Amino acid sequence: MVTQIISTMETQVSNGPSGTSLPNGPVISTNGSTDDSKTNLIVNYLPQNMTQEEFKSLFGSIGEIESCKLVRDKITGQSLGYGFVNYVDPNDADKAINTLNGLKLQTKTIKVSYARPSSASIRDANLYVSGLPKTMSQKDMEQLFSQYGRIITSRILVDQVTAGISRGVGFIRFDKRNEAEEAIKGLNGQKPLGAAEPITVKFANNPSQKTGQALLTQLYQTAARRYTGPLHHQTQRFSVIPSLGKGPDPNNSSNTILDNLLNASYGVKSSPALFPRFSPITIDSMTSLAGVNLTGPTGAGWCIFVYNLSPEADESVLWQLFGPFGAVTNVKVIRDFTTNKCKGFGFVTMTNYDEAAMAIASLNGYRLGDRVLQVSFKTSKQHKA
DNA sequence: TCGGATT
Repeated sequence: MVTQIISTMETQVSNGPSGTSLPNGPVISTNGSTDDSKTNLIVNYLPQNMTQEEFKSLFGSIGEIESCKLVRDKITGQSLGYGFVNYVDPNDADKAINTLNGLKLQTKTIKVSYARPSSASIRDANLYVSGLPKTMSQKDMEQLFSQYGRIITSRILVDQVTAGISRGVGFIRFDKRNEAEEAIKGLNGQKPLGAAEPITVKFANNPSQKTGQALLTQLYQTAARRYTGPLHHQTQRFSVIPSLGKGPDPNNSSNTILDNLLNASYGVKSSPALFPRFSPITIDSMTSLAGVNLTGPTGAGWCIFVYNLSPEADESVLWQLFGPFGAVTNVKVIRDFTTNKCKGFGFVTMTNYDEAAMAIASLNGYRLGDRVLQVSFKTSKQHKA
């Protein structure tokens, strides 16, 4: 999303080509390998739904392409939002940077730059940093990390609801993996100057190794939209204001209100399994829709606190409760570390305020089994009396 | 009875 790119202020240090090349054609180095440092480009922030063919077509409009590749998830085939283009002529690579870098495509602003030579030493050099002071800027963070090596990219994630307040979480990509390792050794668990809390520094998850839940989130949202259109209008048709003694029949094992919600939204009975509802849709067909009408699971949104869950509660119950009201980007059941039982509460993040408000109005006081849920927007602080 | 955060 363009707003995200701007708000997180990513910068990339120059990593332009080095070495020599002839005006035309690939450069053959003494060891026989091809030096494509002046022809090979990396393209970032491609729209999720752009295909390999569209990618090739776009960059082929500049000049003859030696090879190009849209990088996709090994399992789902989903675009990872970046790719490589290797031109025959270095002049075309230069031209592509000048004419296509910064191009706006749908909600993205693409970035076109020279690719660093592929090598094992630059892999897994990306760090995930959390616990940063909210006041720390991207520049501050770079300053802190730059003592360990050359920073390729850095980013601090910001809250999109409160217009740009740091989430205290960020990424640092070093040029070399060993630099990243040194930064972990030197900074993990350390307090930055003047900070109250230590930061956590670890290797970032590979975006391709997205959690099953994050993947489900994307599929779920897409499928829900596909089947029902915008949920906004549908949810407003329901007036589910349960109260004590007014919930589903306790003698009936089925959960009538929930079933009604799910039936109306999806035309199926509630089920702990998520996928069966969407079985008519294949991963492939959903993949092509991903990124359309979606903001994507970014962590931003309206956070909802759910209290009085049973010790056996799991994530699926939260999906089922809140999913019918609109876009849910995240659910979390808080568990005791040792017993792994639910501590009685959880969180749900919803993208749209209206849908979150409707979910709260409908589910607060809702009877789930023999418990009455309390549902509200999450408070920012724990107020202890 | 209000976490942890993965571009």
